[in-house]
Amino acid sequence: MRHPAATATATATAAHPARHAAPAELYRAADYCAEESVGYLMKRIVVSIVHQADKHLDVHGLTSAQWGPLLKLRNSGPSTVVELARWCVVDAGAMTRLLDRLEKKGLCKRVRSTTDRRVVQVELTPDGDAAIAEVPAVLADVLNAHLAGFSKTEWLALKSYLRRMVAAGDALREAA
Amino acid sequence: MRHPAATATATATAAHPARHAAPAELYRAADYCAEESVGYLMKRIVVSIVHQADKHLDVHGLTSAQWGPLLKLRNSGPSTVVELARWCVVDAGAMTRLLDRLEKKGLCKRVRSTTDRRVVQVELTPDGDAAIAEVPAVLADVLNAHLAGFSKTEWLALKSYLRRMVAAGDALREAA
DNA sequence: TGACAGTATTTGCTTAGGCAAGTATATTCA
DNA sequence: TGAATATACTTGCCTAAGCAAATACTGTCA
Repeated sequence: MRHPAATATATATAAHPARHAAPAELYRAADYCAEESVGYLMKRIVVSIVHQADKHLDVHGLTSAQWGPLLKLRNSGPSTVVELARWCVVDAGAMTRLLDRLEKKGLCKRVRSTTDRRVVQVELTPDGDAAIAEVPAVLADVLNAHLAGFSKTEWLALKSYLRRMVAAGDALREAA
Repeated sequence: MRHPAATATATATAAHPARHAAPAELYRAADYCAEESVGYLMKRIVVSIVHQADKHLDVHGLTSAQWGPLLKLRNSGPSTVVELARWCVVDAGAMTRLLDRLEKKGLCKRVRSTTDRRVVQVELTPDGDAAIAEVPAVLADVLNAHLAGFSKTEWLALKSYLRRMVAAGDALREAA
């Protein structure tokens, strides 16, 4: 992992021509300072967004972890456990237990697939649909509040940077 | 929380003239889509960074949560529990238990302050100092990998956007 | 068919986080 | 002084995440 520029570049030109760019050389161990780290800054922002969203949603009895899968179910229809886990960026085991809690609350239900008896289709109940209804509005407001002063151009630039970083992260995982 | 632009602007000009900008109007409830959310994108990136860093650090027996306070102690010297908690963006109770685990491993130690007997100064042990030594290099490499293809200008622009969002989040908490 | 590899889900064990209540100490101010 | 208030830290109770092992089922291929 130390100074992998040369090997990464070699790998890029050989195996995956256009997919992998060489790592940047923007951070160095010697003068590393967390406050300059984009990771540290993003963590602060994510925590702040989640905290604000939670504050406005706990009246509905939903925790920050719980509106994730419900939102996915609302937007994309029934999903499997693995799909939900991947989308929420959590472990499948964690998703199983999260769904246990949601099911106990009556917000979703599991239906064993008949075509492939390994998979479980998770779907929203009417109560779940009601619980998730307010969430997009709250999330939009919280995001807008965190983007106070951003022009549309700046917002688009930011999203483009973030998407490049997501892609770089995915590439790292695939390479492993 | 819905459409607070008018009140926020009024507050800004009255109480805190330059501190608070009006919320942006970039997201709307009706067409809300998580994949377009800067929060969702950032969460993916943070998870990816932490996951990669963990992978390279578990040989030292450190978990993602544990190198946070150690890094702070290394860079800024002895801190109190509250300072560490704030810096790591976690609850003080969580930090207490995290320090329990680190102390049990012999990586840090607590010293009751003599001038104010409520506070505990946490300091790094020699073992803790050794354990944290490799971390900045790993973090620098992981960040650089996620910023593959970024120019220095783009990196500076990204950091500037992120700092504005951190400030907006702080302003929200203060306003409450 | 029948062994075998692959996938979906669950469960056990551990670390970890939030919130609220509790304890000890410090500060303020009547 | 001494009561009220504030602060630092800890603890209890719950939700939650990661990892590895176990279970159940599917598809492949000899």
